[in-house]
Amino acid sequence: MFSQINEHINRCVDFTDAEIMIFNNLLIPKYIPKKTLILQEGEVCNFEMYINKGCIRTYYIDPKSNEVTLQFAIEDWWVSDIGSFHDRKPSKLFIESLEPSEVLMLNPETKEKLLKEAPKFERVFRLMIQKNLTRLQDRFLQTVTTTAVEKYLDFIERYPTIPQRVAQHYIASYLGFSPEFLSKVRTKLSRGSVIRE
Amino acid sequence: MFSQINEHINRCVDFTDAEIMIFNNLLIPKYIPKKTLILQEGEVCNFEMYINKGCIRTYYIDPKSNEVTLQFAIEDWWVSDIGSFHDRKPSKLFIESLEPSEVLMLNPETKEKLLKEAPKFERVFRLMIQKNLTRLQDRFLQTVTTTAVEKYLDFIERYPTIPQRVAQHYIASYLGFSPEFLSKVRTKLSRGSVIRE
DNA sequence: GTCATTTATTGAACTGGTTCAATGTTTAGA
DNA sequence: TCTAAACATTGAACCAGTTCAATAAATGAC
Repeated sequence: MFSQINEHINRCVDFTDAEIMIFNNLLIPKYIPKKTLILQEGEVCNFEMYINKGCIRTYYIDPKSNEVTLQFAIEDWWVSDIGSFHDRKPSKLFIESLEPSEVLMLNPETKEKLLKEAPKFERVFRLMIQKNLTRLQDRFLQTVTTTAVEKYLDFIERYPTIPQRVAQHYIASYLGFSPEFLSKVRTKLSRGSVIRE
Repeated sequence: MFSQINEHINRCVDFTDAEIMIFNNLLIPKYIPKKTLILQEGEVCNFEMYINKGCIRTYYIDPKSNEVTLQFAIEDWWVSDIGSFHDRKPSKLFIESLEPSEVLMLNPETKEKLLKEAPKFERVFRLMIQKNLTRLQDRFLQTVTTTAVEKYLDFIERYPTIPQRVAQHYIASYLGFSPEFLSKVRTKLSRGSVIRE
């Protein structure tokens, strides 16, 4: 149950067996059925969730009811609304499972305890957020500089397993355009790559 | 010279005088003239820069020569390419001063030394990046869900001093549309708010 | 296995923002 | 104080992506 996450955190910082033990004892395992709403807009997010198995989606709904997918999280990823979690303020985001999922959770109390008893974890979380930040930066720049075709091609290259696991309109909402247009992009691409004789 | 930055870091974590001393001794003050290129695409970023005075812009130029402004940093902000700085890999970004600026810098060595001698700073940097991440998240969501008018109005409300300090086309490149269109947005807004008689 | 629901495709009309080019305005420097 | 360069405005033609509506295909619940 903990082997995957232990390997995950050991990739960037070296921990002693004692530290790992403290960590594992604080993690709360949970099973989440398919299509379950885990966090609603307006609620304070009280978890950081590591995914052992499954697929979880974070999204935002704007005042005009446009839905934007912020993240697809699969095996070996973390999900949370880090801002809401840390500042104890209401989230703007929704989080839901797209597949039945097995997760390991920290809540504000256990995370604080962890950082107190094993301060080296401070570094793990900094590195994690740092990676998130640079990825989001790239995504932001891509969003304003590229076309729908380029975005879609980059997505399937970067996350080749996701299109097989989630409905297409979720991908459109991740890439920032309408499901109809994604469909058109896809037919255009497949037409273009057909070999004529 | 250090009063501003000391107050800045003390806002989120409590430090002893000894820790502050270590910190201040590691900071490298620097004066940067107006319109100076501080980092070029392809270079490894070797600084984290706190601005005591001035204005510095981070931007990206995509393969089609579109320029996107990622950040305007003014007094009491940090500038860096955190991904490049941390992983010692070439940056995709440019950083330049828009005004003559006075900054305090850390480089990879002094930052490492700081974290070793005063590990509580790990927390400061995590909080800083966390704040950055949530802000970028908001900005990303805004980018895909709002119109140019809404983006512009939000910008002048959020950063009321910036429009007085930087050229308008930089603001357009921050908001993700063309300078011509920003001009049209502005005239439309001013027309709309004129009181007729 | 069937029916209801969700998801994907396609087309036509439309719109927010771009591009290009021309003109006007501000700024800085000798 | 004059001039050159950078910046801002405006208009016309254009285009990438949206919206709406209709149809087709896939999925899942019983």
